[in-house]
Amino acid sequence: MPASLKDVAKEAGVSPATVSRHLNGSLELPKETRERIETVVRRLGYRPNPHARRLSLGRSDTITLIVPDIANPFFAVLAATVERAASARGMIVQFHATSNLEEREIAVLRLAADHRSDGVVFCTNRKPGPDVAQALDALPRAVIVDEAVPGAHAPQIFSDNAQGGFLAGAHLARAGHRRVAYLGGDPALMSTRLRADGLEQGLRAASGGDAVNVRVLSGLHDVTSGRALAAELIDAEGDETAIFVGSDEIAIGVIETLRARGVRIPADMSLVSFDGARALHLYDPPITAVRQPAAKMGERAVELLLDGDWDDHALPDLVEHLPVELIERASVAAPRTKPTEDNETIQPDRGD
Amino acid sequence: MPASLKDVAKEAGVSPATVSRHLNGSLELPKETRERIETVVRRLGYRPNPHARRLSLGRSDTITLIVPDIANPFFAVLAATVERAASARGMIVQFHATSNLEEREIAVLRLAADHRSDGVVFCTNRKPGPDVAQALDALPRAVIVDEAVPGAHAPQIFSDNAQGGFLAGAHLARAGHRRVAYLGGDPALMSTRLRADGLEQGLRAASGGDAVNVRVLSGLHDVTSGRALAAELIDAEGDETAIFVGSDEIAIGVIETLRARGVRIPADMSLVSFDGARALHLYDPPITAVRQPAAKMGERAVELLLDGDWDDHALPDLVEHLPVELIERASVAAPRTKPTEDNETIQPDRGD
DNA sequence: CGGGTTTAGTAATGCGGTTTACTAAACGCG
DNA sequence: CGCGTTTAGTAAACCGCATTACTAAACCCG
Repeated sequence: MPASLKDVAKEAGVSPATVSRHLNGSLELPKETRERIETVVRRLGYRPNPHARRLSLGRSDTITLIVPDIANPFFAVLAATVERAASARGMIVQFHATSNLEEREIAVLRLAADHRSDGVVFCTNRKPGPDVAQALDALPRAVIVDEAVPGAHAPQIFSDNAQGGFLAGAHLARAGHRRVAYLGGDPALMSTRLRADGLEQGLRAASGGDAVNVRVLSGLHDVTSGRALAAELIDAEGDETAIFVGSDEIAIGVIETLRARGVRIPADMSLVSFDGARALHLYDPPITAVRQPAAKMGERAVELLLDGDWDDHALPDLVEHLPVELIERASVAAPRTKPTEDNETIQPDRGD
Repeated sequence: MPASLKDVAKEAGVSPATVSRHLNGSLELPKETRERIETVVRRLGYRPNPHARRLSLGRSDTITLIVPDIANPFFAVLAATVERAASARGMIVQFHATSNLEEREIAVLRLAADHRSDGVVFCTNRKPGPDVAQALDALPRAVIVDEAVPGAHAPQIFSDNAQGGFLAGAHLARAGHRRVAYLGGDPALMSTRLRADGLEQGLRAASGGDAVNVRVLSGLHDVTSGRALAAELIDAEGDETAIFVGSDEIAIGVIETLRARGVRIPADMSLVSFDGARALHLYDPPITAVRQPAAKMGERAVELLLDGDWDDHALPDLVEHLPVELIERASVAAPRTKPTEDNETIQPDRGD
């Protein structure tokens, strides 16, 4: 058994209260006593029991990170900075993956409450129902990151989705595209709406008055869904010349499917991704992307949680849109001039 | 304030002990009392305070995950399965990133001990000193994953590094390569030795008696180091025709540098990576890789931690090598046929 | 010298559970 | 009826720390 406060007290010939108060700096002690205590502490290798501390203090020196899936590089990067920022402030982070299950989102939010978590960073990919908002509101300190939770009263940190969409749209329009598909998450999601709208506005702004069109296809933010959406788009046989995807995960599925169907990027179809957490510059072709400031978002979240003025009544209304950046690479080119029926035949590429 | 056991007891007209014992199943109660308690529990929304529970029980229902960097996809994937496996068993996971700093490794191991963590999954990228081994040994339950910790007495789960090296070597040899560089981590690392040795054996085994050579260059397992190592290799002006890298992170740096220097993959230099956690199939060219079973490793670690027989004296000596898989893609081709100079056997220095 | 002020601590209580050992009452039965 | 056995709980002692309120002794000063 490790040494307890009582053990230290006994050895040092003082009361436990004295040791505790000294260690926590709430008691000024004469040098002699102080040194006696400290010697014993060292000799016994005393380390306070954090559970006792937490029980007594009613807080946990822990922050809770909730994400859909930590294997998703966007969240992995976010998690890395959350951990860094938290541990720099002496906080421990515990994390939960929800797999985008509402039930699980609620369960882990409750858990965070039970644990008197000193701060919760909540991310979801799904449109969360009112129960999630309620579970969030039950927490003393939570910040919502990446995707809005309607009805929740907590500060929110997003990347600038509208601007991201706009940048992508303008870039595509400048390359000559007028009809673009947006393959993203649930259409009820704030991010989906903002990006699709931004995309349309960007297209419009840079296409010199030409008619523009955005087709929105929705699924989940994962590779499987990316494959399905790309297939759906191709099968629809529309006249889109470019695809804007809502995440790197979807992009992967899209690239795979396009390749399998013999659709060349960017010759037959241009592509812009949203996230940029992966090494898209090494892809074939290098993928143009709107880069989300994942690291900044995590850092800012922890900053708000731990250094924010939570007595300030207005804090929960805070909404920040962190700037995104368009990284131009080779996956965007001018659209093919007028598709001819001949070229439309599908010729399978090498299998890979 | 949330309801406590005492509140429930009072409302239900029984003692706290009764409620506690009933809730934990250590007391059989007549239906009437039972229902009375349960009604109150529901009405008050009673949830046990985990800190009190932990203090009393001396355990935490928590497992601790320690990795160098969670943003590294290999560890992110591992973390994802650790979380899944842990939460499936009602455990919470808290994680720490060490940035490969020994000081921090030790600090977080101590923290895990303080927290009476029910199990620690420890990963490092560095050759850990004896203090790390000691801190690990102070834990009641820890498993070492991915990289050996000399001197530590805990079960260890690795991917089959030797086999991975062998597969890569044989594959390269079959493609015609005889001189290969291994760009990996610290040469003192178990993984480095096993992979480099395996590589050499694989080369030898599949090159029909030709002389083979492996040049080992060492750095860190990150992108920056990959760039530096590639530069070092090129500047050495050796006659290696292929590179085997110790991780996807290094691979990225290598690809970048090769590309910047005008060295084409695989025309001028073949490449095989080790990890396969990234979407290497989309790279230009698609990168052949030895895939580590990251997910399985995490799962197995938790399994051992939570379902292992820790009374078994032999458990800490367990070492498992999980099978790896060679994924052949397009980054390996026959070496350029160059003027065959026979001075290679004698001259240790540069060939040209 | 006596009373007020420091100095140097301490006793006791609470945080919210778990668990062991124990009891009071009811029940069974010879 | 008396005694052993269930039944249905309970009292009390932790777990290890934080903190509030308090005290005993020493010191200072007029």
